[in-house]
Amino acid sequence: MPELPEAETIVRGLRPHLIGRRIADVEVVHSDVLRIAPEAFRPAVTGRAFEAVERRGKNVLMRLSGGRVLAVNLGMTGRLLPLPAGASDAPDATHPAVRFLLEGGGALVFDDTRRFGTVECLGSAEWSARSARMGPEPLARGYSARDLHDALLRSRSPVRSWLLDQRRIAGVGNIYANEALYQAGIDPRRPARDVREDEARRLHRALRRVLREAIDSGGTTLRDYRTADGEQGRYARALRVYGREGLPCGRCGSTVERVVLTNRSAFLCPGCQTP
DNA sequence: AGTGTATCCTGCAGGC
DNA sequence: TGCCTGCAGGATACAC
Repeated sequence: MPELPEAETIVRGLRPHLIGRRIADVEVVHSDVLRIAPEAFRPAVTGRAFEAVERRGKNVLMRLSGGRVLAVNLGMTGRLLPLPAGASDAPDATHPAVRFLLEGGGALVFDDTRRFGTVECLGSAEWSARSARMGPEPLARGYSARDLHDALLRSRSPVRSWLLDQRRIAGVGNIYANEALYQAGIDPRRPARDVREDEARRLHRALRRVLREAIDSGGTTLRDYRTADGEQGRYARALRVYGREGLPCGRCGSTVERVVLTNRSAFLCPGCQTP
């Protein structure tokens, strides 16, 4: 579910609710989202305050006092919902997995229908090591078309699959990979190393534009995703190929196709995306 | 270095 | 209405 724009939207929405607040206790409803036993997790976070809320790729990072990092991967259906003081549960919490109760009232609820998401408390060195294994941030100032092209040349995998690999580029998921390739006019099945320099420039521009516009729209809600304030993302209506199999391409009128690459759907316009 | 497959888990849409 | 299949914004581990 949540890709970079959704994680970014959640981070921005969470910040005002969390900065400076202290975790009083933790309620673990489904321990399978933690990677360690609840008995080990609880003391690692209780008593600590939220000092910063950040994003890396699709991950939401909450830096806690004492140097530890609360790292949340939202998986397909994960949500982070702030719960005001006095409320019994967040209105959108249909499948609460972990509740962080805050001193002075209120809570942060990790809600996850499918529980593919994870909630981990890591030391800063442990987090840094993990972050180092992830690819560059596509929206970083210094991330250039040249960087993208050089990295693409090192792989023969289909460019759509390449974009989903978090070790190669961070934060891109199936929706935005397909949308960016459509906007760049590149067939998702093309081997990454066959993408020419001019195409890499178009892909770089399309990727950054799609991600920025999706952030500006508060992300894409297909089903489960909600912002920290419980709102739906508005980017779904801007999608040009994702989920539009059988519908006409808005640019050339060809019928949008769905193909399967490494077990995941890819969507393309056969008229606009050259093989 | 690739791909295909399976796994974690729940819900929903569509066909019959 | 029920039952079945296939599909879903992710990530990982395995055999080939």
